[in-house]
Order: sequence, then C-alpha cells, then structure tokens
Amino acid sequence: MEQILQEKIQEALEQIYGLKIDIPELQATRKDFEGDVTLVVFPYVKQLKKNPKEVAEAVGNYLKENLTEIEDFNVVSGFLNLVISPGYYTGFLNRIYPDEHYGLTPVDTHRKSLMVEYSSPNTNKPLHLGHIRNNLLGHSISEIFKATGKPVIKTQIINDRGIHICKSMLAWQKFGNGETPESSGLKGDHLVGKYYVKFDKEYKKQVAALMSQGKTEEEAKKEAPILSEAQEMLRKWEAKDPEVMALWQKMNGWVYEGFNETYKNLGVSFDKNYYESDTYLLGKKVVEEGLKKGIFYQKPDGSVWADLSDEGLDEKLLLRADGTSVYITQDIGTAIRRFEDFDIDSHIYVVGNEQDYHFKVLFVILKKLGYEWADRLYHLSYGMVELPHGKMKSREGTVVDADDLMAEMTDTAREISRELGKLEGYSNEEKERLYRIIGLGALKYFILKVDPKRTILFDPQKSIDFQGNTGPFIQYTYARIQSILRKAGDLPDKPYQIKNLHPKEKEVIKLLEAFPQAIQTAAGQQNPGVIANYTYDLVKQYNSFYQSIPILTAEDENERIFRVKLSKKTGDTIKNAFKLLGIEVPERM
RNA sequence: GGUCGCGUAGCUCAGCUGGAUAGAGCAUCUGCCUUCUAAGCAGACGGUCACAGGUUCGAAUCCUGUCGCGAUCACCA
Repeated sequence: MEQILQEKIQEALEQIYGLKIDIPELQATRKDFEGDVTLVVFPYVKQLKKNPKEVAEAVGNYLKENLTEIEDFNVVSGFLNLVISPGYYTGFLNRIYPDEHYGLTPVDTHRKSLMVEYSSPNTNKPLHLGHIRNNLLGHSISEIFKATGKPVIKTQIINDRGIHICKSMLAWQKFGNGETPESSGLKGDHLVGKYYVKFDKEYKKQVAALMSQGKTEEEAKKEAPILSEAQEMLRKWEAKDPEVMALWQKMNGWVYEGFNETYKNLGVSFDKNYYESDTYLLGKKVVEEGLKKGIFYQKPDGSVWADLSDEGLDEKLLLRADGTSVYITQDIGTAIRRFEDFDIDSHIYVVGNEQDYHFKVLFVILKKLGYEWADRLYHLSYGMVELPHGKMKSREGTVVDADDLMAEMTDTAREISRELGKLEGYSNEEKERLYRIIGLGALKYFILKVDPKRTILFDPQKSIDFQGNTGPFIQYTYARIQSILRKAGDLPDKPYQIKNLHPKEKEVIKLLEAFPQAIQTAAGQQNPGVIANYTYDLVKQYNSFYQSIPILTAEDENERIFRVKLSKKTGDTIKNAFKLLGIEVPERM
C-alpha cells in the first residue's frame, strides 16, 4: 500500500503543481485523529509558496479521485490524514493468508554469503551471561539476514592457545589427580574452569609468600614459580612437545564437549569453527609480506608495526620483537582465510564494545593490505551485561554462569506453570519441554529486546519477568491463538469478505502489513530489538482485539471465518518473528 | 588527557535518517474470569527527554559546548 501511495503522491504533486519530489515519507496516523496513513506536506509548501492546508487538500482530493483504496481524507494544518478503505485491509489479509512464511524472503543461494562470527570463547572457563548476549545476538542477526534472502555462514573463532590455556593445564597437572569429567561428574568446561581458578589461587599464594620475604609486589608477580612453569609450558606447546600437546588436546576436548552442550541448550549453532591455533601462522605470514611491500615498518628491535596516523589512529604492533604474534595478527589471518574458504562478500563480527578500537584498526589494516572486501566488514558492537555492583568478575565469583542461569529460568517457568495448573493431559516430558521453551523465551527476549549497543543491567536478586513486555507474554498469546484454531476446525479455502471491518481488526492487519519492513529495518540496523518490539506491538494489538470481539462465537459466519483467519495469520507471524530471535513458541501454556 | 558510546517516568526500556498532545512494561491504585486460556484486558497515577546554546515552520531526534556514567588508548586476548 505504502508504495502505491508514494507513487500517487508524487504523481499528484507533479500533476497539480508541476513539482517533482523524492519518494515521500509516510507515517501511521496518530490514534487521536481519523485516518490510517498520514502525509506531512510541510516539506513541499516552501517551494510551492502555498499554505499547507491548501496543498494537503489538493493532494487529498487527487488521491481520493485516483485511488480506489482511498476512501476519504481530512486535513489538520499540514497533516493530510488518509482513510484507507476496509476492502483494502480485508483483501490484504486474504492475499497473505495462504503464505505460511509471509514476510520471510527465501534465501537466494545465487547471492554471495554473509559470514557472521559470534561466541568466540576462551577455552579456559565456562560461558557466562555475557556470552549468552553475544550468542543470542549472533544467532538472531544471522536469522534476520537469512529472512532478507541473504545466505549466511555462522562461524566462531576459538581462542585455543596462549598462556591462559597453559594455566589451567598446569594446575590440572599439579593438583588434578587425574580428575576427568566422567570421574567428577562435572561438565568439561566447568572442570577446566575450576583449574583455571585453582591456578589463580595458587599464584596469589605464591605472590604473597614472596612479598613476605621482602619482594615488591611487582617483583613477586613476575617471579612466582607457578607462572614461570606456565610460561615454560607455553614454550613447550609452541615447540609441539608431544606430552603438552596431548594434554592440551585432552583438556580442550573436555571444554568443547561442555560448550556444545551449552550451545545446544541455548539453541545456537555454527556452520564452521576456526581455531586460533590454525590461523595465527597465516597472520604472521601476511604481516611479513606486508613488511616487504612497505605497508608496515620495522623498529630497530625487530618488532613490526602499522602506522595508522593517516586514519587518525595510533601505531599498532603486529609482531613482537621475538617474532611471535599478537591478538590482531591472528585476526588478520583469520579474516583472509575466511574469504579464501568461502564465497562471501561481507562479514559481521559480533563482539563486545570494549573492542571497538581493535576492529577499527583491523579493518583499516586489511584495507591497507589491499583487500577490497575490507569495506564490507562490520563490527556488531554490543554493550556489556552488568550487575548492580558493576562488571562481572570471575575472580570475585560474581560471574553469572550460562548453564546455571538457563536452569534457573526453566525452574521459574516450572513453578509458575504449576501454580496456574493449565496443563492437564500433558505428559511429564511434554511439560518439561514446555518449561524450557518458556524459561528460555523469557531470558532470550529479555536480552534481545534491548538495543545491542546499550549496556544491560542484570540483577540476580530480581528474577526476569514473565509478565508484561516479555517473551512468555508473547508465547502466551500464541498459545491462546492455537487453542482457538484447534476449536475452529477446518476453514474454507476461499477468500472471505465481511461487511464491517472492526477498528480492532484493522489495527491488527496494519501491523501484519508492517512485518516485512520490520525485518528490513532490523537487518539494516543490525538490531534484533526491532523484531522484539514489533512482535510486542502486534501481540498487544491482537490481545486487545481478542478481548473485545468474539471470534468463535461471532454471529455472522463470514465474520467468524475472517476472525479465525486473522488469528491464524497473527499466530504465524508471531512464530516467524520469534524464530528470528531464536525463541520457540508453545501450543499450550 | 585523546577517542568512542550512553544519559527519556521511582525502576527496566521503546521512540532518535526532524513532524501533531513523548510511549510501553514493572511497581502503586481501580475495575473485568457462568462466553474463545486472567502469563490477559480496560483505566488511574507518574516526564524540565542530563544541562545550556544553535539550526528549523517544527527538535527527545540534527549541530556546538558543559556535566555525569562507561569503554578504550598493552610487546593481554
């Protein structure tokens, strides 16, 4: 509708005044005025030197005469409010009704792909709430782009090497007594995380001991024997010492198994994993080539640097004096490898905003190296998840563990469901599945509805809501719709017209009409919150309709069928929208 | 200190590519379950859109400055 209107408005202004304009912006008419769509004519009156009311009247008349969908109009100062005919809306519902995937564009496999990197954990501790935000954003933005027709490849980089890994390996070797996930019953990532903490404790103990012997804190921190042992282990790792490699592989294996369980529970997945241990050498090679070509330069000590002062950035170290690589070196290698491995034309990195500078630098360096795709690298930068007392700190034990939190959400859902007691006839298995859908729905919606760039405040003392603007509220509406559909039985296959379109029905259809645009906006802004807010608006409006008009008991048969169809389509759209957020919907609740 | 981001109701958030009287949820209060699921609906209360200038017919939205909060500016990742 919007497009037709825009064209006609352009036509009107040209026919009446000979004025050529760009595509005019339309907006939904405010609730307190009569009409459905509003054109603001202020932008045009200046050039025309007419008063706003006159222009609006003229355009309104033209549209009314030349567009059957325009039933009437009214003018309030410079606002032209257009009343769209009910027939347009009923026709629109009939048109989209057969399409179960209304709003979603099928993936066009002929297009080049978009790669999305997310999660990218360290392999020395379990995932926490911050990772949950990262994973949900990565998964959701992937789904949103797929819904615009873009093929998407989901990936992660696993930081599987470095001193931090050696710390947990060493602690396990020293204090583990051969403990395994099987022997301890601990999830692999939690087991390894335990030894990372153990290392830190031991290290602090040694530092304190050294300080009591008269060393300064700085000296003590450098000289603690356990740290030297870890550094020695890293050297052995780089030299591919068989014993260290075997331990590394064993413990990383435990971690991956643990992570995979968390990913599965969270409902996220990856098409391809990259490992830092595989790509850092390529990064080094590229940097050395860049040095030969004069893109980078070397300092007397042998370290290699990029001078980015032209771009308003600093100098950036790319290789240490001893020739070993740093964080960004590996990222350079990984990016290049990915564009070699896949037919992709763009890449989104889902990484926290603390790394804004890093990615700015990375993109500039890749551009300097001459990769034309460097212009289509994006950093989906998101804010931290903070607790009432500030950031989560693993050393202070204030980390909100991902597995624990998901389990708690399911527990809460179970509690509420039992109190409400609406699930007779469900087996225990079905009930447990439902509790998970609701609990995770609450968690995912809570996180995704917020604009990614904002910091999220999470208070462990206050539980995440299940009422109001929440996942369960939307799931509940879906479940009620399914109940109606079960009772309604089969519907005739042909389009239905009704005599009177109720305002509540019209408002719901208007929102259905807005779904495709919401997807485009969400993709354009790389913001799943747009989808969450859209879905909330739709559901709010549907509930208002549901509460005020009888559906199954409508007096007129055509009206009954129409309202059931409207409910069905709303349900489909809730389901499709929530799929974009990675949230499931229940048949009952 | 430089750079970047944020600041909207008691709390959590929408609205930000300029449009009409700034919207939701939570919390507090009032109504509505003998009719399709009350995890719901209808309503009340609650605002100097951090502050000060500027641009404009029109500013929460754009520009400048100030204040506050956070991140970052590592031979850590």
